[in-house]
Amino acid sequence: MFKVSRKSEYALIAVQYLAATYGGNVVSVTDLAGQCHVPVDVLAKVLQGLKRAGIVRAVKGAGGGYGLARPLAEIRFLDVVHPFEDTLAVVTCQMPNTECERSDNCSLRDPMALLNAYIIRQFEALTMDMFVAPHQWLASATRTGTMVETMSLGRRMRMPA
Amino acid sequence: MFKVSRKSEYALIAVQYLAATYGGNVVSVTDLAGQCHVPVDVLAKVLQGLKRAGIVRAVKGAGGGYGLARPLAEIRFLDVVHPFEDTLAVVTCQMPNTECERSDNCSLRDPMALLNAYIIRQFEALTMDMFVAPHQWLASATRTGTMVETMSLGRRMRMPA
DNA sequence: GGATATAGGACCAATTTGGTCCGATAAGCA
DNA sequence: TGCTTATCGGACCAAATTGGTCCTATATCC
Ligand code: SF4
Ligand code: SF4
Repeated sequence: MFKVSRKSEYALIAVQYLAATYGGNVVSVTDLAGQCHVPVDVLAKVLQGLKRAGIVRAVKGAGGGYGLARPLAEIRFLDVVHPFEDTLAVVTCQMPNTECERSDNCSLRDPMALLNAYIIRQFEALTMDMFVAPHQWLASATRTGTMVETMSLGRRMRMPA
Repeated sequence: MFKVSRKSEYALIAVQYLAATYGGNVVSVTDLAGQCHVPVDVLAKVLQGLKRAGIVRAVKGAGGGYGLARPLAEIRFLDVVHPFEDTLAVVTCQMPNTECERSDNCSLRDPMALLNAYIIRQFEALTMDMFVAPHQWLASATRTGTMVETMSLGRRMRMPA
């Protein structure tokens, strides 16, 4: 497949729609599901995942709901996707607690590890503000013709513990 | 999942083991399967796929088998994996003939396209010689500490039509 | 003509995924 | 206190995908 799971997509969408709620009021799952056309029950699970990952905060009880826990620029693409991907390993031997019987005599393995690290690095460099409000940097990226390279820059940022 | 399919892994392994056979004699599926510990029937299918992609050549009849169609340096990582991945799109809207009902009003979409192109670009830049005989460049990559960046360089090469 | 080996489709079993449901907990409010 | 709202989190089910098997052509060599 080499595609991110559907829950991950929903998570990205959720963050997009929650963009306005940082520091402000929270929005209930039912409302959010209505806005972004995602099945409520699934979105509920997704938001629970994001909550556990510390990306959104949850307020229980009447008038409660979910809101972003920190500004978009401090939420990495990787963080949003990670809770819903059991593995981000390109090949099996890169998965935790997994050995393939060829591991000893396999020249592919080390380069694979690099490639894997590379993709993860990329996912870390991208922050959600690039996805939610991409218009500024996207324009310049397209203009230069080196769209891809520009994307890879992913400006440095500090992450909370 | 965000992992390459098992058939793709087998394809990579097959290329690794066929590395010696460019221009030389071919090897039968049964023999190859014995060497690299892959179920014969599956490997057969995988090699058929690689054949169709023009990566290996096939010789039918007695004494026949498979061999590489061109040198390792002219086989891109993408080419090996492509026949077995129905999609290399990170999100659904990047798949061919697929529209998501949010496409019109989705700020994620364009950045996603960039990310997607970026990964594919990467898969194109990597050639199989980097995986089969990685010792030279891997050493220097590790030494500099910027393993990832080095990986991304992926030297330029000319591809047959 | 017989042996060998690829070509390719049909088919099945196991896993993974996407999605549903229901009870428990916690907070607000009258 | 009791009612309502809304998150929490597990159990569960159905569909899709994947990994793997098998069986019948077809081509080539001896
Ligand atoms: S060790 Fe080699 S054959 Fe085994 S999973 Fe890793 S890359 Fe593939
Ligand atoms: S259009 Fe937006 S919501 Fe739809 S698949 Fe693409 S990125 Fe996801």
